[in-house]
Amino acid sequence: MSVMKEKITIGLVEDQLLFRNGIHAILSGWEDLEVIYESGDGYSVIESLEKAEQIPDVMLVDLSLPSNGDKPYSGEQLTIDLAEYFPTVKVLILSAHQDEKFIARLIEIGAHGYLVKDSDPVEVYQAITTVYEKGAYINQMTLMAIQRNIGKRTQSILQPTSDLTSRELEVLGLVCQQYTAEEIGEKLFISVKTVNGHRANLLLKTGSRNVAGLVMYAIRNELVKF
Amino acid sequence: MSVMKEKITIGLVEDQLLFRNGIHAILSGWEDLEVIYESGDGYSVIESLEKAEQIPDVMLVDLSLPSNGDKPYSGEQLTIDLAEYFPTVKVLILSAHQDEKFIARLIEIGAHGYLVKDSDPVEVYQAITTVYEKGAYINQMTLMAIQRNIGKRTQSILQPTSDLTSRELEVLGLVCQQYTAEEIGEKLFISVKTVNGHRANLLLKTGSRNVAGLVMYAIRNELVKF
DNA sequence: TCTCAAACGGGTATAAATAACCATTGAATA
DNA sequence: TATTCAATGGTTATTTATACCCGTTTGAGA
Repeated sequence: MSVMKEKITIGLVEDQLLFRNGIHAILSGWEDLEVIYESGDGYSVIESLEKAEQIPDVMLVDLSLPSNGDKPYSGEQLTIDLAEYFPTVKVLILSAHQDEKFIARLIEIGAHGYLVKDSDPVEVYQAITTVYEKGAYINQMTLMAIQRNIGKRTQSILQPTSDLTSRELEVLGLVCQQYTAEEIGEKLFISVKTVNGHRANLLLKTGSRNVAGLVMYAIRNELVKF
Repeated sequence: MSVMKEKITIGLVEDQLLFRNGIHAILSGWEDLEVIYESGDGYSVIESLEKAEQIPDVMLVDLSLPSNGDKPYSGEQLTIDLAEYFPTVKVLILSAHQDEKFIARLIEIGAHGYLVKDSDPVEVYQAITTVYEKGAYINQMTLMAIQRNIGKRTQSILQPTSDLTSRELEVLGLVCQQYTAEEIGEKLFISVKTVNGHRANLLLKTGSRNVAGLVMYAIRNELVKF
């Protein structure tokens, strides 16, 4: 620890390369910030941080990380894992959404701040320095979200997809593509009965009433492209 | 027109402020580029460009612009309008999606190039210079999308929502919330038959086969929150 | 070895959605 | 005024989806 002012070290976890580079470029405009870690997905973050020489002071984490193949690893999950493995790291969530449930949930599981993606760069800077110095950055929006959701059981935005088997995911994808159970059976070379079996499990596991719910679930959890 | 090398002027249309600033910062790294116009939505672009002293050479347009209130103005619509009012302006689409239908459609209606948001900044630079010099930037992905969709009737990603009446939108919203036709009838104080009538019209207008299609349509067009 | 869950197949119902048609009202508009 | 169209309500059938029940096989793990 030298006497001179140290830079706040930043980690970026954001799938869109262009956006990530953009933030990087923006943050580089401040001399007291330094991006020392970047990742395009959440899978390897914990592992690579454990090997890293230096752990970032603040992690900017995109809430909607992509599902890489079958096992999605969301910003939510990463927040949980960071809180467990690197409790000293401050986590700032970046999200396109401004949903109160999202916000309250993320704060609850260990995020130290929540920023929407159309924030002003200056606010991002303030959030970073504040979260570094004070341990938390709670702006007006976040505070209200927390207040209004105190006592409410916040539920995971991304329910653990591990609940869904690979076959179920496959069926879910085809359901979203407007295929009927019979067509899905043909495509997967299984009986309609089996397809309906999977579908029934999907309804149960996702807590849906019908296909509409399944599609919404799939999209919320980014299991299908749209 | 002076003899010295002129800068390529850029316009940015992107709703997420942070992303927009990020691109701006990235592009500022090249001396031969200059961002001279920015907008967070598509509504006022044509109007404000008509008043502007200088028209950008290249416009970077986010495909998924937000629907401001009731009348959405998509990147697709902006592309069409730019082609009409400013035919000399080169339009580069920025999109989070890599869907071939999207790409083919955008090129068809006048876009000069298509970039996904996790492109490398260098590619963005190349796209800008190429589209400026050659009039088009077609990369591997775009080319394949075009080739595979030649002859196919490309359909608008965001069909004009005006196609849907307010009542139909109401029904669509409730369908997405997993209500059955009967429940929707109760909620809206109309007969199940009428609800089914609306639903049939919705299927027809959106070109869907079933509810799954309706939900996907609603989400694609940002008619429902998710 | 035993157990459990996943994937598979089937039967029998009912509920719901979808596909055809048809007709009336009222509001907007050419 | 005549026309159009959204919104309403209807009939009749068929197709799908959903909800119960029943089972077997297989592989992973305790």
